[in-house]
Amino acid sequence: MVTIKEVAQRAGVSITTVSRVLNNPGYSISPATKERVLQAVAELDYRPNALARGLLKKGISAIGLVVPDISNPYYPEVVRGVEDVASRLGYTVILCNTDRDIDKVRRYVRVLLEKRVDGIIFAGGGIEGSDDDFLRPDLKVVLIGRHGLDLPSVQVNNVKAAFQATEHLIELGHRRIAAITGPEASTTSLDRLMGYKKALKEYNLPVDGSLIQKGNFRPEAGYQATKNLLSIEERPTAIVTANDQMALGAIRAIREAGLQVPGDISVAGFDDVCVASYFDPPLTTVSVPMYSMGVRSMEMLARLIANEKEKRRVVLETKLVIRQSTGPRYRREG
Amino acid sequence: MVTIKEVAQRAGVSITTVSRVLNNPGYSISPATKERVLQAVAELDYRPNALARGLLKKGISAIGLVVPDISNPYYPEVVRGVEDVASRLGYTVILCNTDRDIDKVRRYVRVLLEKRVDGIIFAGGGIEGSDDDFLRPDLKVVLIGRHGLDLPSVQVNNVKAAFQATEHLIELGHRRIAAITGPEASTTSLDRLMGYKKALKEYNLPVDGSLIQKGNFRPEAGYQATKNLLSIEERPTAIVTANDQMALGAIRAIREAGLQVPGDISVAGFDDVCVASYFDPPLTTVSVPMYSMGVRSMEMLARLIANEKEKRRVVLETKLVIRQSTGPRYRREG
DNA sequence: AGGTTTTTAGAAAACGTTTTCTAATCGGCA
DNA sequence: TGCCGATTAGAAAACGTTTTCTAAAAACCT
Repeated sequence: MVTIKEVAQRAGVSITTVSRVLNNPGYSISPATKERVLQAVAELDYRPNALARGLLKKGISAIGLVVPDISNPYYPEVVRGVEDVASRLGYTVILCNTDRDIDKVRRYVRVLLEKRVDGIIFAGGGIEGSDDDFLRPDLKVVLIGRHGLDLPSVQVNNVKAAFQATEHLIELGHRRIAAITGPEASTTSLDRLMGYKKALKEYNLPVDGSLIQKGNFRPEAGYQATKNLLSIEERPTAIVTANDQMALGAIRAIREAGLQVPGDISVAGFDDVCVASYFDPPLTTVSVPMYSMGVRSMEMLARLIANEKEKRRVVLETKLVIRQSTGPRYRREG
Repeated sequence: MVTIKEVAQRAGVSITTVSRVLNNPGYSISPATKERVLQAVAELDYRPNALARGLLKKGISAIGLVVPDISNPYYPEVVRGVEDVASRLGYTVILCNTDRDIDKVRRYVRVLLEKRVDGIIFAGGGIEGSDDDFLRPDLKVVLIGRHGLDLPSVQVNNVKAAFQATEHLIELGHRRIAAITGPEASTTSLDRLMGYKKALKEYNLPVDGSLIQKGNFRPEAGYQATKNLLSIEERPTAIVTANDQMALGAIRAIREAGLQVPGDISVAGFDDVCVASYFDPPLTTVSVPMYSMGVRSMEMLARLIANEKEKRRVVLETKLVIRQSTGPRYRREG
């Protein structure tokens, strides 16, 4: 790789001058030398070494983006939002998948810190236990979603959202409404479960433990959980799942049992992934602004890095999208 | 941030010694000083500056991963494969979304080069026009998919795969088989189209331009393209789409027209995204080993970086997965 | 006891920039 | 002509490491 020294030599100037031509628009340079330098830069195809610059300036204009698993359809949208803004602002995004494994989190944080990223965005929980690495004041952090820590964050009111989804089902006349959750470590899933319970209580419906099935955000889990639900004596007439993938699995299980959606059982999902409206039937779900969450979190982080004052928390709106996977109880008779 | 100098001071040794304790397991150090150094490191929570090290060693153990769009469901799996291997090998992954925009590609390559990544993995085309940045011998590059350039690559035989999918439909008795393509810039889509045509020719069926609809990998495109197809005089009895999302859209359009899948029209997808088997009907599609492609490409890149000799090209196997979205022509009568 | 090797430690150079400080040149003005 | 401020350019320090080279101390041998 060609260095600034070689450029200087070729142009017959000092490295100082080269540096100034390249990134000190304020400094006055004679047109002649400027021209010579630019020519040398072009001829040698010189690429300034960002490491050297970063060493001096502290920070290399990079941020870390930590997610549980990029192949979970929830995250790509978020990541894209972050990356779009980062790129626009001149930052580079280092992607890390943790699988919610605390050791992986620790390892990644260590690496990111060593690489002197300017900040870190954590999406999708699992960082509570990882020491106080996040509390060091020199490290800029933004959280996506709710975590145990008091740090700037971009959230969605999952409790309220799940409340609305459940309420929607109650208003359709359903009384036995089941829930299929995500992994226990997911605060998102926890909040959604809480909203579900809250709605039941609000409407004086019993919270029946056997109607709450543990899942893991994958379609298979929705499928299996629903099979369990169908086998209990008085089966539910509606199911809320903690994400859209599991809703798909649920629908599959219901149909395999010879029942219809929403005729026999209504199913509501969560997230509104891009194909949700193309499912059959089109999925009633809660739309979560994933892309915007990415965008906002990166914007916050940038302000944090610039030491501008920044509000601690942003809560974005969700929206219940009623499609055709939910319908009135006993629609067939109706 | 605390530096090695401060650690040395606190431990009462030279920085050389600190450096050696930390990363020169071969060098012999007296247990006493070693202990003192380690203690100082722990007390000060010292994090070596990877930029400084990278400046010296050239390269910061990072690679660039360039994809068209992470929110296209094809890529998260690939990215995950790359990241898993990268992480295991001590590399960090910088993610870039180009939207197949040549200017963005150029900008990203420039940034990656300046940041002195050890190598770059390009997924999903669109780099043909971007000068000869990829040909500089000091830059290690691995391509995922077919590109115009002769560089090490991980591929899948899309021509053959599409041939098989089309052949499958032909064997089911279909004669008017439509194709819905991806964006024109996608060589993947181009190859799939070629395989489709090849199969038709092989079986002496005419290649009818009106049966080839242009799409863009999104469900809406599949939907719209299929509406077009349904409106032509002698409509097709089967459709191959360039990816699974568009197949979903196609199925939607078919049903809206009051027709059945596969009863009236068979639909075959491409990729086998994780929810494909949960669609209704479960989607016949060509399974593409996306995760493995990520894994293999990163493994290749690592060997390239280590200057080990490496074969220029790896072709992974696809597999036609026959589910229930395809069936014999005129099954209803059959 | 004296020389030789081995062990342990430090000084200083190097990596490629940016930036501060200093210096030379030039133009303008009295 | 001589002086002053403005313009233009360079030398050198700094960023935080790793590594080479050198040297002191310790251990080993005869």
